Amino acid sequence: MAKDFSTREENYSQWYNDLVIRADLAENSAVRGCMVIKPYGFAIWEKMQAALDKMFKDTGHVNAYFPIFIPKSFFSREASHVEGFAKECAVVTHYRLKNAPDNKGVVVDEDAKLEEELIVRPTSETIIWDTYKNWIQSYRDLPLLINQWANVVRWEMRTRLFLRTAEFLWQEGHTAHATSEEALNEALTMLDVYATFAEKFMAIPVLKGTKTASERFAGAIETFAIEALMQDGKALQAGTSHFLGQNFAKAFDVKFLNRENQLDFVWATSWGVSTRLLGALIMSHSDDHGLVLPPKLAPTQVVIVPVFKTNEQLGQISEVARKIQSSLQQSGISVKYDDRDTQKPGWKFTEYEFKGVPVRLVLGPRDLEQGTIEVFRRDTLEKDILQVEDIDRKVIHLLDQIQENLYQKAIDFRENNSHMVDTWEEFLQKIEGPGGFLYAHWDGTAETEAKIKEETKATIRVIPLGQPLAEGKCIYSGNPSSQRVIFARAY
RNA sequence: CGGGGUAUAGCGUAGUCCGGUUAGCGCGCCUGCUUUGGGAGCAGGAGGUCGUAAGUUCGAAUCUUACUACCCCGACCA
Repeated sequence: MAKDFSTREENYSQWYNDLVIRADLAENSAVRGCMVIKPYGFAIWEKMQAALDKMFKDTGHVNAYFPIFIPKSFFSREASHVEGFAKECAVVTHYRLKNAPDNKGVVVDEDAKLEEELIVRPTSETIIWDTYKNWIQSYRDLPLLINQWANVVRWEMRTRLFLRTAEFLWQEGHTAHATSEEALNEALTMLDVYATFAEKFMAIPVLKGTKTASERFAGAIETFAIEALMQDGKALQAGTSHFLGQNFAKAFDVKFLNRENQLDFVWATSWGVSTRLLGALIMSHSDDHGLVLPPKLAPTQVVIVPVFKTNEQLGQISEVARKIQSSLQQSGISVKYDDRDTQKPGWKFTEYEFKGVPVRLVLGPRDLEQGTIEVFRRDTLEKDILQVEDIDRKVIHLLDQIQENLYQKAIDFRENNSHMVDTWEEFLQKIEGPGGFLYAHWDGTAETEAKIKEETKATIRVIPLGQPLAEGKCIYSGNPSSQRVIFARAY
């Protein structure tokens, strides 16, 4: 077990911060609010990207790239959009520096003021819709299904590595459709893609639902989201998908001729997930021994550690180890054989454990004699001595089991921390206590939602999709309600 | 952005209240030897403009002011 490392119980948020740093995922940079994603953290992000990108392509999308800068005037075209983002925009006002008069460093050259200031994109709807205007004339140009992988900047007051940083990496899909139904379907399809990704790859169960008006994306008609429950009982929005109606089409005058030869505005969606997913991943599975990664996203899925005294031993062990390595690699498993003699085995065990490598294989002289190998699984911390024959098949099976076990554990956790709540007293008691997802009736008004948030810091995470309606009374106002919504304190 | 706190070697810290030699310790790092099945041991060694800037003083890590960064709590947000 790692020393000098907070436990979840002692201080959950300290535990998270320590973990991100100590597992070499990311660190704070010289720029306020911006992080450096280190190679190990970035490797996880790359795996997420690869899986998501494939899912996007499989659903008919293509990638493109739009500028990081957006003319200021574009922003004001869509009223609620400006309002939503105005407070957190970085603005470029000049394009040149010059030597300071006293020759100490450089200053902004006031003569190089931009005619029109540029906004560093907090999201790309405006620049993209201004571009789509030229790409779309006919229903034959639709649907337009484009995604971009990019960085965005939102000038946040308080930042936390991965969870909220001033600059972050994400993907944003922006689609145009001929009909409202088709666009709405697209938004829901992508919500499903996100949910599938979260569950199959990240091993995180998520709730799918609709956001209330107050939590809606600036400029959207409807915002859908997936919500995950973290180990401290707080919710984390892990992805959003928006049905934008014709709002941006109208703001940017994007019209097409339909089959009836009539001019109409196109229907739009946008959807995104960000490096915040790394925060979700960490907080869902990791423990007091460090990071725990689901095999499907682990940069190194299997590490092989030799234990040896002499070079002859190392040679013999390496022969077996490399055979295992290459046969696993042929099955698409990423395997690291760590034969460094600069670190001791015990040091390596702790290190890989901390970094969440799902499976560790240890080979020593005893194993060579007996034809065995030690297998350690990170999720349960269990150690087994197995026969070395067929070890590749056993390991592949074990990786599947670990993936499944992490998902099941996360589901169990969520079940144990989801509660039907019917009275205000119960609501208060639960929200102040263990937290979790609270299923409660709500009268549907923004006033009640705001009051509850004010008094408890709990927000409506989603109005669940596909849940049967059930009459009830609002836990706060007592007014009639047609279904339960999900409350939680959130990141 | 409001309230509170912190800043001394790569990391963690002592010293700061009460100014006074070469700023101490642990981890890590380098060299050598012995070690290697859960973070090795011994010996030697390198590494500091005490966050930045200005001020007070014969003298500042220590006192004053401003700035910056980070942490905690609020407001805002993916």
